[in-house]
Amino acid sequence: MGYQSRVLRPLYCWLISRHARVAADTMKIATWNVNSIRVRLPRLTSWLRRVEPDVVCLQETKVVDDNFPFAELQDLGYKCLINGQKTYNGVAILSRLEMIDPLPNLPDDSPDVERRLVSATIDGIRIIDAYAPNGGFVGSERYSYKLDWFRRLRAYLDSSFSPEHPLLVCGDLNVAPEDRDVWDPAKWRGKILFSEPEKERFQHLRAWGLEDALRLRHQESGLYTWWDYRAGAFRRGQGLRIDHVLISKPLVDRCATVEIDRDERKGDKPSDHAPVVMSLES
DNA sequence: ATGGCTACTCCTAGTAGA
Repeated sequence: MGYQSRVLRPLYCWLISRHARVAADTMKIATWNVNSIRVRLPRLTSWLRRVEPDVVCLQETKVVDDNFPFAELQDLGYKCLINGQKTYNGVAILSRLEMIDPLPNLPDDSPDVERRLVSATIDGIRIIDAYAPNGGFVGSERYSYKLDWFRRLRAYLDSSFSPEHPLLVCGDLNVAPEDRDVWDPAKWRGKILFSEPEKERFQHLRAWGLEDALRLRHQESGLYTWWDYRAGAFRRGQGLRIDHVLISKPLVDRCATVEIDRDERKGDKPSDHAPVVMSLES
């Protein structure tokens, strides 16, 4: 009874979290496009030590499974579920908790597909780690592939899950959904990452029954997750919000905080993407 | 100044990312 009190509950949870690998009170789930896990490993490990997330969905690991840095991540207490590929793409879920029913790819992907998806159930939540195609330029073959990839992801949700169950789709979705997610909407309008058909596909995915977690907590413009390496884009505040955490209805009330860790875009050898971290209450 | 970088590869030039 005392543990439910406004004062005692946080204290209790703080004490528990200091002595257990798994926080008793909240679960931290993060997504981060690391743009090569081999180059980013020193930053990733120090970030894991600092933030202590329970689950991390990584994109663009760019490494075959045999060369994945299992040992370093296991030393920090993470099990690794990977769907790797040489040079391009590659996704991984790191988790302190058990991962049930692991699955690579979309059900209608061919065996030699680009490795853009991996999913597992963690603590009763179906977690889908996704790296959407970039799309090249509007009208290109890669653009068509991107639009169709979104259609297939929505079809997968339709055929395999119910929005009444706890489900989360997160990752680099390579779409900035609204004007407030883009540093210069006029300049970006109609361009890749911000074209109307891409935004429609993103909204169609959400219409299955997913909330944009960051927008549950923050309404302002200027919240970006990616900045071009060129032109001092980060320094100039020229970014886009293209990395997302989308959650089904049962998770909405549990969503306590959602933050972009933009400090990770600073300093030596950053990824061009910043992590997004969500805290879920139990 | 309308482009500026980074990471990859059967690696020093070409491709892709976003």
